[in-house]
Amino acid sequence: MKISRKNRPTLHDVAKAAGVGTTTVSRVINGGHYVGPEMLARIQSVMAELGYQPNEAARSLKSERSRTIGLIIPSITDPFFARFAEVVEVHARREDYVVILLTSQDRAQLELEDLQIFERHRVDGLLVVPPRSGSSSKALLQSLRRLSVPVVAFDRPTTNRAFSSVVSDNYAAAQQAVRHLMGHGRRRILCLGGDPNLYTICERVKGSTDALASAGFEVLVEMSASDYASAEAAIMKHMAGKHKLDAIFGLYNQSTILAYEVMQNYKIRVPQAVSLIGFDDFALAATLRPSITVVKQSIEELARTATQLLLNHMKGETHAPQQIEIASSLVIRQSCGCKAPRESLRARS
Amino acid sequence: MKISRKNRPTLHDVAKAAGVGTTTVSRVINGGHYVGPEMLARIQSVMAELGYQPNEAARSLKSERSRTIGLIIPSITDPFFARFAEVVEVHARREDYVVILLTSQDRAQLELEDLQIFERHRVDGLLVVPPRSGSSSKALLQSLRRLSVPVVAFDRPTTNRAFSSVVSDNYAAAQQAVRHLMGHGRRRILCLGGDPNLYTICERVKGSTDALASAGFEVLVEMSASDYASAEAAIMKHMAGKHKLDAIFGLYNQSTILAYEVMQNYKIRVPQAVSLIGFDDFALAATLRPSITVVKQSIEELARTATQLLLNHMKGETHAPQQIEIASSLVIRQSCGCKAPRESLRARS
DNA sequence: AGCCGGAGTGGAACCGTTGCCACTTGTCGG
DNA sequence: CCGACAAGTGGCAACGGTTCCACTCCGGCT
Repeated sequence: MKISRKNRPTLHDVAKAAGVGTTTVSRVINGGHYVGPEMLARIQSVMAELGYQPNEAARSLKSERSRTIGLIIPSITDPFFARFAEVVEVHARREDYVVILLTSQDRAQLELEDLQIFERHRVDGLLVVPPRSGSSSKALLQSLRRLSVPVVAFDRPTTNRAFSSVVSDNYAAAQQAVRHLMGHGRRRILCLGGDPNLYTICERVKGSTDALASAGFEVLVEMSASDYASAEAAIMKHMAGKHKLDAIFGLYNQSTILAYEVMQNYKIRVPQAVSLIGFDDFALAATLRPSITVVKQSIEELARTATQLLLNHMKGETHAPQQIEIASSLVIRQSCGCKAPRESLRARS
Repeated sequence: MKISRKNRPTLHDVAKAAGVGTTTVSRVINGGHYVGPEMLARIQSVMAELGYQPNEAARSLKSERSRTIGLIIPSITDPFFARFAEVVEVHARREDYVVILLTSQDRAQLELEDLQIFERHRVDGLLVVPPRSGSSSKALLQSLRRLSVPVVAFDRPTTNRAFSSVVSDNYAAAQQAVRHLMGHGRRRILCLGGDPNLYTICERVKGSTDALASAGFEVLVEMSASDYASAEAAIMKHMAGKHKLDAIFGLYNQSTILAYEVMQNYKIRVPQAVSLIGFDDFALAATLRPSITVVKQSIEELARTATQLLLNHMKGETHAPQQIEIASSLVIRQSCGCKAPRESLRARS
């Protein structure tokens, strides 16, 4: 009858076995303060012997802290967000927090469901990539407040800036990229973008526009180039006539790759005929020929900052919401027209 | 003084507000069985009104089920595992389970820590990618058993096959790939691999070897080609002398890309001089020129099967451990020597 | 010597939910 | 007409920790 009953030892078992009170054992679990050294050693050895592991559910219930951080990202297969999640996990774990990860697929509805799940699990803090601003963000903000738990937005600020956020310097980085293209003598620069409702995309468009405008040129913008056909159409539209485009700025990963494919298929020489810079580095950017010059966001720093800020809020150290921008950098490769730096020959994927 | 006290309503509050007993409210939360229709409606409306969300910690504590699945993968930035995690999450959520994801970086030590965390959180089931067999797997297996919770291994079986596993048909797929190369008249095929302690790699080597052997040829194998320099050395070693290699089979993602880079830098024509097939599809395999023929694992099916199997075990429907293999398929592109099928021109990244 | 405060310890009341048990009511077959 | 049984409902004791409180030492001050 004693078949596989998983009777895990409880704190009471440990206390009994060590001949002490439960309070003392509890103290040992939580750092051993106010416990004599010999007692501490005894209890620890008993815990090890029994293979005791505290029940987090019970701890959460009583202490009102779940030692859990909620993380909502649009997708885990996007390398950018994947790396973000990874770094967050490492830093959170260092402070004894576990990350519960949910994906929203950038749909406000799913994100609301995610928040309910987090509310049920009583997460102690929340790291969230807000969905596209086009969708009903009213409900989202309300739900975030309802949770009454520290929140840090990542990659995009919440619409009302009521919460802290950690984002890239999209505007400045786009400016820098466009100026670099202008430095190569390019004038007719096409900004090829995706969803115009995305904060990041908008900032990048603004930066590009302003950079061109301050030099006295006009900007070309084409949004919604998120599949091959529309990218092809968008680019070809500006390849006709006498004022052909002479550079493309891919406003995000996907559009950069699509632009590259289009050029390849139309045998348009890069960078001779058309220069190319992309926003966001990607796995094979250095392997393609020509290798692709990109704006590289410092994901590690973004993630580290966001996690740290959240932890600070959770400790109650910081109260006022902060908007933090992290600098990106231009990684020069071949597609912009620069000579290929040596490193790109052996860049790792 | 009433500043920001987060007094979330409890089940008792709901019961009081609805003028019913706690038991009835509890029943409503858990599906509403044995509750009259008008009472059900009343309680539901009260719950909505108060914005009640049950406290999972309390539920877990009492019911001994955390509605939580533990997931351990080597890395979340590896597209293969990322996609796996995504599909698992979707299926788990459908059954009201939340996934707690931890990464092991393929280090046995970290994986043991991960298991402790899961033990504390009393996960109801475990999906795990076992670390390389070189490391101390004894301790791992023991820890897995200690958890006394259903376990399904993914991508690689546990060494003793005591737990269920869901893996790709590495052996057969490698055979198929090598036969395809032989079909193009290739005889001197180099299998370029990574860690020889990895189950998947070993199976692929075996499949390749057997395919060649049964046709009367010899296999060339080079392991540990996980950075550019060693891949270069390994390949060049077989490009000297009169018996030059005429095909490369990249045993995993990284080695395929490295092989590609080496050939590119040495101006070796693919597929004319050397054919190339890679194990595992990757983002830009269709975009590179030549596009790369690969063995594509069916991640979705792998993940779906693994999750389903785990859920079955958790429901107690299946007890005996099962070893399941999922078929992979060969995606023909240019690098093997076949004519480029039309699709590759507009393949999405 | 008497007092005070802090370190070290244990007792016991919760935290919010579930599940066992008890109870009422209505229906139905014998 | 009565017992059995099912549906619908509520009371209450857990689950395994944490934390408040009380209590005992003991060393250092006044």
